[in-house]
Amino acid sequence: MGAPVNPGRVTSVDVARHVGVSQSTVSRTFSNDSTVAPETRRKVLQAAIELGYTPNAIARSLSMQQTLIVGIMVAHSSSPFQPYAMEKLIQGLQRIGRQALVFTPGPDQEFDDVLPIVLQYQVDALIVTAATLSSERLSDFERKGTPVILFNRYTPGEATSAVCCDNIEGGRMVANLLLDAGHKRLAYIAGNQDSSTNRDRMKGFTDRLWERGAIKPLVEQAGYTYEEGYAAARRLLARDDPPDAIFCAGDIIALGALDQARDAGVKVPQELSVIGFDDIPMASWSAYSLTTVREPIDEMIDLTMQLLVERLENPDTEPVIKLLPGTLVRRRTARLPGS
Amino acid sequence: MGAPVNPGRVTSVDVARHVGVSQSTVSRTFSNDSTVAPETRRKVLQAAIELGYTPNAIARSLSMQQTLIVGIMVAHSSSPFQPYAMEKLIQGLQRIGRQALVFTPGPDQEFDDVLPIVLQYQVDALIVTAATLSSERLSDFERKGTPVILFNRYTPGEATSAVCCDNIEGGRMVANLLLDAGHKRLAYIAGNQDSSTNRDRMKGFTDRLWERGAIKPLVEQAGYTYEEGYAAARRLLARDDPPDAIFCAGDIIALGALDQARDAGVKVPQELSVIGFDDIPMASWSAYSLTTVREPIDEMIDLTMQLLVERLENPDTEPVIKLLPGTLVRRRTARLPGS
DNA sequence: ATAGGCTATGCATAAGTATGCAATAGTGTT
DNA sequence: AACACTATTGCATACTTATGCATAGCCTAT
Repeated sequence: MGAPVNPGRVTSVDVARHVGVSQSTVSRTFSNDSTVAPETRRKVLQAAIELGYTPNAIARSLSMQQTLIVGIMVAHSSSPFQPYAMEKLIQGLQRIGRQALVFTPGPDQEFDDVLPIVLQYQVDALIVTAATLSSERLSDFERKGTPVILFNRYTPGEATSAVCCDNIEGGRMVANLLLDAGHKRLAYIAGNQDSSTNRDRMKGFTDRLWERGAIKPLVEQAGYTYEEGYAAARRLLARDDPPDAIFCAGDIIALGALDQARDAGVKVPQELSVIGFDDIPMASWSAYSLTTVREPIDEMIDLTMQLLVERLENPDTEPVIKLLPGTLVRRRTARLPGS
Repeated sequence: MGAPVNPGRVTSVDVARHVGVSQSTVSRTFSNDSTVAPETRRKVLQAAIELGYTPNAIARSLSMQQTLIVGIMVAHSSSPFQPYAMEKLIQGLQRIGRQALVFTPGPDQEFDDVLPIVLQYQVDALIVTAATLSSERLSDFERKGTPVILFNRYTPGEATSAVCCDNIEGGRMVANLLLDAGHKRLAYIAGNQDSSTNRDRMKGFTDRLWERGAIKPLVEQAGYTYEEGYAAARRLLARDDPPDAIFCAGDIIALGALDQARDAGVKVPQELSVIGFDDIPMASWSAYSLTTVREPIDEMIDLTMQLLVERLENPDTEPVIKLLPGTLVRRRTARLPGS
């Protein structure tokens, strides 16, 4: 190639020449697991420090046919849950010796537009936390043998693994709590309609209400933002028959609803119970003290890493969908049973 | 190499063979800017689709000596500002055709432990938003010709570029606002002590107070978390001579301070003004309506990308430190001048 | 008709590392 | 002393794409 050789670039060949061994030996020294004489290893490492040599992960990736890079697709989201989960995911990947190449479609970008680039970078696997995605594109990955894991969402019947909180059961828990506390006029503020998360929380909630003979809850549409929660709660509270309890599809919506209640002079929890879902850090702040369902985020991360490693080590592993139970966290925005 | 050839892997050679041209022609077709006959290009693209070919970015990186990957080091931080900035940075990178390899040191990990891995991946540049870092390690990057840009922090006198809000001027603006409103007993709640951000905000604040002849403010130490802000405000309000205005090193601290004031029955802004810094999304929520200094985040991102591109295109560009002015956002937690 | 010039393509090689196989040296056995 | 082994090391090549240089057409002008 005619490109000028970067004189500052130190390669394994330079180290080899400096020590008087072959490039193979340098490579084996840095691969650790090979058979290199202790004395040779010492000399190689010594020379590497002197020359300022660092192994080239790109070249290794090309040669080994694996990059140790995992792609993460995060949706744009105003909920703090996404970045929170992302940080944990990245740290989880580092723990299993992988790096995170992160993609977030911009406001004017489609999820599908970004996927080809992810493919080009030969990621060993892909973790998707984006709410909406057309699964057609994802089959490109499976065809290539690249495992895809959905995080905090799932699509039943697809050939992709998923790790998710048991949102249906979570919704049922909330229904039980509210009915036990004697609430009669219930409402649900929905998040993005096309997310499985929102669907399941609502389904568990309404199913359980039905089973226990309660009337159908009011439903208001929102998205996972504070502002939409605020606005949706306003619509609910302005009704002639306002609800006495609101279950929100996410904490961030619930915080908006709480502020709406406060601004409207509605006392929480005496006149209105508000329950969220996720248990984001803000939920525990004293200004809110939100009763909510906690997602078992650490367990979800650990399980995701486990599935990842399994599928990387044994590509024939079948995709699985794992649901982990959430925990009801009783704080001060919901009436207690018997009060 | 003895490793079994992955039969599912489609390379430019396969496409070339299928069309009956050379591998070079396929490469040139996907490089776009070269001279390939329209008819040939069409056939190549057609074959690529049929065979499911995607250019291999890893191989391209090796050959071209540039990866189009930019590393981002984010510190663990409980402030929502960090993930917010990170999302914008990633999108900014995508806009200029780069990918983001993100590193966040875990709780038990040092910043310096992660840097060698970043180096191995041959990132074209590195953006650092971590609060604390030993700049010795960063010289490895400069030696290798890899530009480093500090985001939202800077170290004067180092050979690294930086893009930062003008925190000193911001602190001065807050001092002026509080003095103009007639406040007498001022306090500052500090963030992490070793961050330039915290230092400068405090310096601007106290300098301006001094210039205008006000007495020295009380200073409480905290970190960039809600809980520490809450606790620090408690210590301040429990004094015999509690302050009538608190300037907090960051919004998240200010929100904690506000909740402390509310819990302690101190009326805001009648008895106490609270001012933050950053203008995170939560600052505008009706529960808080925090008066604060807005960081010009979009401009900061754009400028960062511009510096990046400049230094990548012309490696001899000198490192620069850019300070962008913040804007005072008056909401409802600070007394207005003349009231 | 032939030289000159332009376009489109192919050839050969470089980027840096990993690894199967062969080769070498050194140790112990009989 | 010859043979069998083991522990190290080197050689050669593969991974996939980019690109300088050479070449084959083909058109224009003289």
